[in-house]
Amino acid sequence: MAGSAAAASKLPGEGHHRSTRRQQLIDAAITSIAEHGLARTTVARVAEAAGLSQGLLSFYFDGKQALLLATLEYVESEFERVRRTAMARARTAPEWQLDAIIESTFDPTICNPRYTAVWNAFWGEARARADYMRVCSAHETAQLEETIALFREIADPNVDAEALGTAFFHLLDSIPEPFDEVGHFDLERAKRISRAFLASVFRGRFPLTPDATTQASPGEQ
Amino acid sequence: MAGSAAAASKLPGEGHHRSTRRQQLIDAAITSIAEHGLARTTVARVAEAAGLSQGLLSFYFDGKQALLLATLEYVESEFERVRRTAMARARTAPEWQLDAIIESTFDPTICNPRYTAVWNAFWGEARARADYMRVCSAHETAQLEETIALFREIADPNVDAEALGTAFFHLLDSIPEPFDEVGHFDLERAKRISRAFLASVFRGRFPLTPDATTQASPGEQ
DNA sequence: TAGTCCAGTTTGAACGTTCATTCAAAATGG
DNA sequence: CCATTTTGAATGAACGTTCAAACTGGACTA
Repeated sequence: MAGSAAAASKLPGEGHHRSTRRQQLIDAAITSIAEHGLARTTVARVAEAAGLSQGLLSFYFDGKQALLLATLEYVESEFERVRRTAMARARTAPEWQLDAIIESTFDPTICNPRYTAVWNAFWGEARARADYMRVCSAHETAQLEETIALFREIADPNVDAEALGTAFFHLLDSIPEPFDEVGHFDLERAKRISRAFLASVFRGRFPLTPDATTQASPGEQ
Repeated sequence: MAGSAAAASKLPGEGHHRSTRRQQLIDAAITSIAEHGLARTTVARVAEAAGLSQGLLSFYFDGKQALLLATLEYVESEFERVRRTAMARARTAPEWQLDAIIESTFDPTICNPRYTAVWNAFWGEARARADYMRVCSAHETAQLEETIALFREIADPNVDAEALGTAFFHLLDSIPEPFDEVGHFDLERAKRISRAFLASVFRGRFPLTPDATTQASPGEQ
C-alpha cells in the first residue's frame, strides 16, 4: 500500500536528490571561497563550480546568504566530527586526549586549504554578521574550554593552566592560517611544533610513549 | 620668482589639505569596517562617515580599493609604531623586551575594536587578494620571528624555543579577536594571561622584578 | 508494451537593486 | 581672477532573485 510515501511527504523540492544537490552546492561554495574569497564569491561562480544553473541555488537554499551560512555550518560540523572521533578513539587520560586534539586538528580531512580558507573568510566577516558570529564563536569557545580543562588536569599547581591552555589552543588554531601563502602546508611540521610545545611545558609527561599500564600516564626517562 | 614653492610642485590634488583629507578618509574607512564589516563597506558609507561627498574618495585615492589598501597599511603601521616605541623604551634584556611586547600589544591605542576589526577583516580576505596578503603576512612573519628570537635567548636547551615562542605569539595575536562579542574587552586580563604564560614557562625569570643592575626602566612590583 | 500524464526539477533570460566611478559645474579662498 | 577643491547626479557594470517555460523520469492507463 501507500505507493507513495514519497508523494505524501513531498514538499516542493524535497525529492531524494535534495540533500545531494544541497551538498553539491555547499562544495561548490567552498571551492569558490577558497579560490576567489568570500567577497568575490557570486551566485554565478558557485553555479559554475557546481556545474548547475544559477537558478538552482535559490531552489535549494533560501538565497545566497542561506547557502553561505550552510557552508560555514558544514565546515564547522566537519571540524567537530573529526575531533570528536579522534578523542573518542584515544585513551581517556588527558595527555592522550591532547594528543588526539593535535592529531585531529592537523588531519588533512579538515586541515586543508579549502576548509581553512572558508573558516578564515567567515571569521573575518563574523564581527559584522550575527549569524556567522554565532557559529564561529560557539565553536571556538567550546574548543578553548575543552582544551583548558585538559590542561587543568595535567598542570602543576604552580603553573597557570588557563594561560598555557589558551596559548596551546591558539597555537593549533592559528598555525594553519598561512596555508596559501606557500600553496602548501606541512602538517607534520605543525604536529611536531604542537607536540614540542607540550613536551616543553609538561616535561615528564610528554612526549607520549605507548606503554603505560593503567591510566596511561606515559613513561619518561 | 619662486613665489610658489607650492605651485611649482603642485600636482592636481596636492594642496596642503591632501594628507589631512586622506587620513580623514582612512579614519572613515576604519569606522565603516568596524561598524558594518568589509563586505558592507561602500563608498557611500565611507563618505558619510567622513562627512564628505562620494566623489572625493576618487579624488584623493585611486578608487575604493586603493583607500582600503591604504587603510590596512595605516593600521599595520600603527601596530608597528606602538610596538617599536615600547621596545625601544624597555630594557634590552629579552625578558623586558617580551614584557614590552605584551604591553604594546594590549595598548588601547592599537588594541581596540576599531583596529582589530580592520585587521581581522582584511586578514579574512587576504587569501584571495595578493595586496592584502603582502601587508598581513609581512607583519605577522616579522613579529613571529622577533618573538621566537627572544624566546631563544631565554629558553633552556631542553625546551623548544620555537614552539613556545610560536604559541606565545599566537596567544597575543588571537586574544583580542572576540572583541565585539562582548562589546568590550578587558585589556588587563589579556596582559595577566600573557604574563602568566611567561611565568609558567620560564619559572625563575618571570614575573619581572624592577631590581636588576643595568639600565633604567619603569618600576613595577 | 506503448502511450499519457504530471509532480518534481532545471534552465536562463529579464528585472530591479546596489554600487563604484566619472565629470561638468559650482564653490572656495588666496 | 584662477587654481584648487568639492559636489552630486548620471552612467554603466555587476549582482541576486524571480519566474515562465522546458525538461525529466517514473507511475498509471489502455
